[in-house]
Amino acid sequence: MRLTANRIASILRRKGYRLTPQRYAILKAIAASEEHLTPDDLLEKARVATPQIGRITIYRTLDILGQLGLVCRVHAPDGCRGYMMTRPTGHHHHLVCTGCGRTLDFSDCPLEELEKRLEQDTGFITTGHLLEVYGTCADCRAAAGS
Amino acid sequence: MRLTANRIASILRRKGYRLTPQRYAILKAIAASEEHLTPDDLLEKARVATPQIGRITIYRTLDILGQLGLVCRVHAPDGCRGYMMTRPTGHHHHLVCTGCGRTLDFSDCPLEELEKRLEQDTGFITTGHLLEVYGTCADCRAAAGS
DNA sequence: TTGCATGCAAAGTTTTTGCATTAAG
DNA sequence: CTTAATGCAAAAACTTTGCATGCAA
Repeated sequence: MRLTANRIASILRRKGYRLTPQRYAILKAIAASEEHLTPDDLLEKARVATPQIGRITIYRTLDILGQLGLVCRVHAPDGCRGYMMTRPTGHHHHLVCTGCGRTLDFSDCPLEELEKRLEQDTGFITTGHLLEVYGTCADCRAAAGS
Repeated sequence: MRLTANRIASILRRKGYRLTPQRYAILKAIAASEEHLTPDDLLEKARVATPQIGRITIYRTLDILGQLGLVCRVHAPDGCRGYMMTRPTGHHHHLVCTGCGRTLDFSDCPLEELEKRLEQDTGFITTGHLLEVYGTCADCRAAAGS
């Protein structure tokens, strides 16, 4: 399960951040979405609940949430501007539908061996990785194959 | 081995593109670099050989090279604007030094099992993936651990 | 000679900065 | 009350478009 808006709200307060209506609107928008959202998408969605919210607040809030590890960027083939709520577990990767942007996440990945081999071959010390798997979700296939 | 500037030049001609001094300067800059380069980095480097080159030419050339699969974008933790020459083999991934940006590539990755499992679990049909491994190269470690 | 490629300038996007005002706690 | 957070406006950063000129083939 991904984090809920309320759960994140309490995390923010615990960290000393204020819970403004703007922030809450952003949290709800990103928590409710199955698709990764750009700052612009978020602005539009957050404005439904809080019409006067400014674009800058979106950026500032994403920045805070990103630093706390509560949201993360989705790297899709058509751009890297989307954000999703993360899972509480930390390490995870995305499965992104290239049709609709729906994004699922998963945490198991078989890359330890590979990283070890790369270290031996290159003299690098590996510190992490980014893995995004692309595909088409069942809904998009149904819509396309009509 | 990555592609050389001359090798790419002949590919371009074969495809019907003209080999202008500007394009050649860009090819040489990107082929000579161990690090991934942003359009701005490329502009600066290409201008050494061809001072009057315009920023737009960088974008247009990267676009062509990208469509032909000759360069590709590097997704680093601090941004996704860098480009590297690709290998002739096609499918590949990057090992990126987070210190200096040096980028190596490799083509083996053990993700078939994972993709199969994801398909079963989610109803997606997977079509590809992005994998970037991050780490620190020996030079950067030596410089930092002084 | 032909028409693809370039470069300028200008516009379109996306993101950041400065600062006075507002409101959460 | 305090001071973090907001929003406007303006700037900065990044990318694309339109068009006349230039040059590779």
